Parts: sequence; structure tokens; C-alpha cells
Amino acid sequence: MTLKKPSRYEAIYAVIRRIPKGKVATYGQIARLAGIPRHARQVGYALSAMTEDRTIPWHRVINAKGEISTRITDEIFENTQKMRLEAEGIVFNSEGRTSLHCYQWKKG
DNA sequence: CCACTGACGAGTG
DNA sequence: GCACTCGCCAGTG
Repeated sequence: MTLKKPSRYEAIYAVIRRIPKGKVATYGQIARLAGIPRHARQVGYALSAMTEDRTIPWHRVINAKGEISTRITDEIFENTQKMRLEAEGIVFNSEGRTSLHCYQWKKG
């Protein structure tokens, strides 16, 4: 892999890779598991730098509201993520949000 | 080096 | 639950 990834993001990617199928994780949670709490923003920023890397289930990463956060008005991008999550059993309500209470990844 | 931006979270009222 | 504010820091110009 000639993928040059900053060591700061390496931990983030590692955590995302560990997200089990059918589960989702929030930015803050990933940052926390990556050992960099309060850096939720950098998690999202890191994703934007690797979204094109399909070796990582980035689609399982959502915000604390259980909503899919996209960088901009890319509905197609959102739809893609939502589609992938639904394919894993994740269900979205009419508000386009998922039940973190049921689908949030818990380590253990 | 400085200023602004950005897939966010948590706290307060 | 919603609106507002602060914090945190890499990337870009």
C-alpha cells in the first residue's frame, strides 16, 4: 500500500476498521477509542482525506445525533452511506437518523 | 507565522 | 429537544 497516512490518522483508521458489521460509531467515540478524545473534528477531517479508500468502512461513522454527516451538499454521497448501512441491517427513521441506542458500537 | 475553515462534541439556558 | 457558545487541531492560502 503506497498510501501515505499521517500517524495521527492511522489510529483513527484503525478504530474504524474495527467497527463490527451492523454497528455504527460516532466521531467522538472513534476519537476516544483512537486515544484522542475531544478530537472528533479531526476524525471527520481525517475521513474526508480517505473517503476514497474503500478498505475502510467509513460509512459506519456518523455524528452524535445518529445522523449521516456529509461534507457538503452531496446527496449522492449521503445516499451511498445510507445504502451501505441499510445493507448491513441498520434502519433509518423518517428523519434519516438511526437509533444509536440500538446500533451504536459498544466495545466489549 | 497568521487567519480561516471544517464528516463534531459537550455544556448551558 | 433546540439555539448558542467554547474547545480542539490539521489543512490550506
